[in-house]
Parts: sequence; structure tokens; C-alpha cells
Amino acid sequence: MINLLSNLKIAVPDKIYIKDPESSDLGKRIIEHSILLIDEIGFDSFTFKKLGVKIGSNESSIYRYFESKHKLLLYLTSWYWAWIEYQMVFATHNVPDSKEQLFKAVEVVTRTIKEDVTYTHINEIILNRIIINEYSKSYLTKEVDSENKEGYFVVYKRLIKRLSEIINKVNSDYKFPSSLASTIVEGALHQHFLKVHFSSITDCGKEVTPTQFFINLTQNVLNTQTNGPK
Amino acid sequence: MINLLSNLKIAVPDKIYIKDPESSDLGKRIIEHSILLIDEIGFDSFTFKKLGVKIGSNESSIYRYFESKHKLLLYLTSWYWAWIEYQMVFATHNVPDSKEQLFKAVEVVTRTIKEDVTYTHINEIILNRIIINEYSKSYLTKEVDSENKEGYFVVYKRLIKRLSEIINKVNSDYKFPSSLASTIVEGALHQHFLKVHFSSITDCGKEVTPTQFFINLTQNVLNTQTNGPK
DNA sequence: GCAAAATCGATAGTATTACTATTATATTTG
DNA sequence: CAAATATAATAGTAATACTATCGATTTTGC
Repeated sequence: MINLLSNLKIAVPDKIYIKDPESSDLGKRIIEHSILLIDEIGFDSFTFKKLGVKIGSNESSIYRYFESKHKLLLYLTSWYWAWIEYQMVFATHNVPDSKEQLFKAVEVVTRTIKEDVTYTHINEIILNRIIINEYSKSYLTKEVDSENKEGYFVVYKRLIKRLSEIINKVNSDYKFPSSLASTIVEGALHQHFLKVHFSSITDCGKEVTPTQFFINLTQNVLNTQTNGPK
Repeated sequence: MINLLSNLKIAVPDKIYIKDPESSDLGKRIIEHSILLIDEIGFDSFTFKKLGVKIGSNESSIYRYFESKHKLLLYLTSWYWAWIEYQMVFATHNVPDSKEQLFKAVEVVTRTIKEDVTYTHINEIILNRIIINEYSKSYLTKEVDSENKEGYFVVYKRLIKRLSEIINKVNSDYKFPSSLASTIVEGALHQHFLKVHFSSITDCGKEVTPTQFFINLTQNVLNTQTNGPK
């Protein structure tokens, strides 16, 4: 998968950027170091000026790629979800049993990213941390509806839909496949956050993983106790 | 309950404010109109200057109550969760059956707020909308850990703990009561958001409520199909 | 009832942010 | 090699998120 992935380009809705950052060296440095800098100082304190200093470039040059830091965040999050989607499709492909498919899919969207798959300039471990800490800021805005119309959230929505379809295959009588899917994906990010910052209100930690919690939850919700994961 | 509540003061950790907004007329106007203004223009665009104009007062006067708009948000969210906590305790009190207790508790934390309980200057319907749209911004910051130590999130954590204790009473074999509780509370906010802005990835809408989804989920997760809610 | 304290409004000031615009230089490409 | 493109550098702007100071007014404690 690693080799396969490094030959594929993750597709991000092209209206998000002014100039494709994958098309130049500067663009790639913008992506690479924006991930590092946002992780370091947080999205709220992140500015194009600071990023310019880090990459030895100028603020105004970065504005030629993204019209705002918000758009850059949308780019990073779309890239991340497309990457997760790819893994989900890959992991469930050719798996005959739909329950097995579901468990694999849930695992992909809830697990801790532990390896930098060396997508050259993108560090996925750090990007995952950014998603946990900053993703909701990308849609909790007054502009959600218009940006949604522009297609800035298609990748995320497509991922949730895929998951809900797998849920539906496992138990077509279940009434809330979309809500369950969106709860698992959003809930996993939340549990990862709680693990680090509010450990008293989660069971996830050293011994229990968000994946275990959500696999168990999914099994019970769909009443499909037989054939647990692995 | 309405009458009872209007004689009680919702307790918010006092380090959040510089001067208690409940202690003066100006303070109450700050709270009342900050809720309206944040709902109107969003927390990101909200400033003390704009609020000053709305209440016919001065920016500098508002700074005597809250050291930053972030602290004001912490105040509003703490107030909200304390209010929900109160309702949860009230709704489950004297209910003998623990399953019944759980269903009532889940209902309290997931339902749509439909009535302004006229806590004089606080409009709970609008405040609920603010919680849905802005709550995560209060903890998704680089300062979470230090602010958590200062006790700014105690009310929220206490609410989750209460819910997890009720879950535990219903099924003491269940391994993840805290994660389930935090997932329900956070997940309900998320479903309410999706309902309005990303309806394609939720089943909640005109016919299905987040409460129905989460009651069903809770029942299934705890394997307690008998004795559904009401 | 008066002095002290607290409250509030008004004004000014600061560093930073989130941009836009322009021009000059360097690099790529046809 | 000229034209097009990309980048760097500089300047400028309105707004933000405050802090500080100074009177004027109101409240309160004795």
C-alpha cells in the first residue's frame, strides 16, 4: 500500500486553492511546514507570516497558493480525509463478509495513526493530530453553508456515506446508518482528544483504544455479536 | 421546575470572570446580549467593541467583567452545562428504575431546547445554538491543559461523570461507561449541527431526532432492549 | 451625611493580524 | 532569446484584542 500510495495523488477539491501546492517546490514546502507549524503553535496562532519565516519565503508568496489560512486548513483536512477514504476502500476491498468489512472500516477511521507513510512532504502522524485538534474549526463557521455548496466538504461526506453503506449492508433494518457513521468518525476524534486532555471522562487510554470502544459499540448497536473483529 | 430554577443561581466556576456578571445590571446585559450577538455573527467575528455598541456601553467596561472573549465563552458554556446538569439531576431524581433514569438522562442531554425558560436575561434556546456551533472552540486550544487545571471545565466533566454513573448502574459489566457518556453528549451536539448543515450524513431531521438515535444506541449498546423509553 | 471606594465611560495607544497592491527580480518555457 | 510565469520585497490598511489612564458618577460603610 505504501508504494501504491506514493504513486497516487490524493485528490483535493480544486476550488480550495488558488494554485495547486503540489505543482511546485514552494507549494510542497507550504504544505509540509504548515502541518508542522499548526501542530506546534495551534491553528489560532498560526499565520502566513510565521509560516513564511519557517520556509524562508514571503507571506505574499503563500497568498498565491491559498487565499486564507482557513482555506489552507480546508486543504489539509480534505487531503487527510481522502487519505483515510483511500485506506478504507483498500482495507475493505475483496473482503467477502460484510461484517468483516465493517470492522475493518471502523478500524481505519478510529485507529491511532502510528506510522509516517512517507508521502514525501506530508507527515500523517502530525496531520492526524491537527485533525483531532482543529478539524471542527473548519466547519463551525458562519460560512459553512456556502462553503458546503462550493464542495469544500465533499471528501468528508463521501467517507461518511461509504461507512453508512457498509453499515447498511450488515444490518439493513437498522434505522440510523448515517447518524451512526458520522458519530463513529467524529466520536473517534473526540475520544482521541479526551485521552490526552480530559482523561477522566473517557475509558480510552493506555489499555483501551477508541477502536475497541467503537467496534464494541458498532457490534452492539447492530446486534451482530457473532464474528467479532480479528 | 421553572419557578424553582428562577430562584436558584446557576453556579459557574468563579475564576472564569473578573467580576461576577450576575452582580450588576451591566453584567447581566453583557451576558444577555453576548448570547444574542454571538448567535448573530458567530464567535469568531464577535468582539467586545461590537458588544459595547449593542448594549450602549463601552468596550473597556466589558473588560472589567471578562479578561477576554474566550473567558466569556467559557462562562456561557459553563452556565449552559450547569443548567443541563440541573435538569438531569431533577429529571432522574426519585425515579426508581435505573433504566428509566438512564433514558431520562439521555433525553435531557440530547433533546432540542424548545422553550425559553425565561431565566430572565438568558435565552436558553439561543444559548443552545451557541453550544452546538461554538462549544468545541472553548477546549480546542493550546491552553486546554492549563485551563483544565484551573477548573474551567469542571461542570462539563461532572455532567459526563453523572451520566456514566447512571450507565454503570444499568449495566455494570459494560466496559466503557465514560466513553459512552462523552460520546452521547458530544455526539448529540454534532447530530444537531449536521441536521442543519450537512443533512446528507445524518438520519436526524424532521422525523428522527438525535434523542431517538441515542436512546436506541444506548439501549443496544447496553443490551437492555426491554423497557424502552416511555 | 459624608468620605472612601467602587463603577463606569471615554479616550488613547499598541502590537499583531489578515489581508491587498505594486514593483522588481529571477526562473522557466515555447 | 523573448515572453510568460513565479517569487520576493516592500508598503499599506482596516480591524482585532487588548492595556492604561483619567474623570465623573454612583454606591457603601461608618
